[in-house]
Amino acid sequence: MSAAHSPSVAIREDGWIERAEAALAAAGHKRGGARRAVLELLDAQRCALTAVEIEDELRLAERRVSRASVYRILEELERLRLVQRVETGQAMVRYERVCEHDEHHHHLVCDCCGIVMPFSDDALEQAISSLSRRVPLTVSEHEIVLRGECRDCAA
Amino acid sequence: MSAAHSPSVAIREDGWIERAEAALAAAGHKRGGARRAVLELLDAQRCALTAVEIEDELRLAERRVSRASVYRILEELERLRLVQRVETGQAMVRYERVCEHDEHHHHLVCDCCGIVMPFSDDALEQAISSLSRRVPLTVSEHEIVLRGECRDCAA
DNA sequence: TTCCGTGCAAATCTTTTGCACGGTC
DNA sequence: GACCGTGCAAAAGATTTGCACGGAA
Repeated sequence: MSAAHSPSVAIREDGWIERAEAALAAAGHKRGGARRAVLELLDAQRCALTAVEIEDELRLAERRVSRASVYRILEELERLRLVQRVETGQAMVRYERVCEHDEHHHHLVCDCCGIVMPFSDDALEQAISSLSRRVPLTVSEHEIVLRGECRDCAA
Repeated sequence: MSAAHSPSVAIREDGWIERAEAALAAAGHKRGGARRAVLELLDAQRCALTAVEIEDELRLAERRVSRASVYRILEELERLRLVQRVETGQAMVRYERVCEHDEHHHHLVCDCCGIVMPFSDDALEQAISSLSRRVPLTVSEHEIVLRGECRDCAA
């Protein structure tokens, strides 16, 4: 699965887009320009975006995609577990790509300015994983949000 | 603050309603029947409810409260930290009362039937608390949701 | 040629707001 | 009597759906 690509790819060897395209094809989807644009945008993010932010970013990049398509695309990507929803407690849901080997992360949200930052912590993951074995639920995902005031807002 | 009440109260000596009424009065609020009904309902729950569920429960209990009031009341209670929002990743936000001495809890959500169950875990809280000291945010709250398939749905 | 992906517009659903009345203080 | 809490109706905002067209297979 992790075959070498063209020699100059560098930076992220993750191949999330390739994995996504393959999964979509396997699920019987044809290609489409709007979805490709959304995939590329999500792939370039370091943290979660809302549907509206995705629409705006794409418009700025001169590759307009209708809001309805953004939602439909995100819905399908979520179903295939290629993106995950992030509930930050702000009106809108956020979405971000799911990485396989990258450490997965959670979110810090500033109640004041709304900024969302990723973080990860091994001890926390271990606690969650141990816990997951003891609850009356077959756990498939978990989500953690820490809320507070960021440094800029505190200043 | 924890004066003895009438001798037959028993069961939960928590006094959340009393604390809430006091906090509301201190914040300059007058009393109101709708709010009292919402307080009593929330006090009787063991887990989080949505605004619509609250409205429905109260209608069933023959104490109708308009949806707008439910939202306004919840908003104020949240501001006073008497209730907290719970984002379960289902369309609607849930609310539950905040207890002072009771251990605080988090939530298990079944993706299949939507049931929401509370749980708590010391190791998890310790991991969160240690982590909270290391992130670039003055953490005031945290929320954890485990998602998966409950036993009934798996059966 | 068949069917899916996409855009547009309308519908739906949750939550918020404006306004008037009645109760609390 | 002054002002706040509440209900009702309308508004606002996010997300979903219906339909028709154009592009992918």
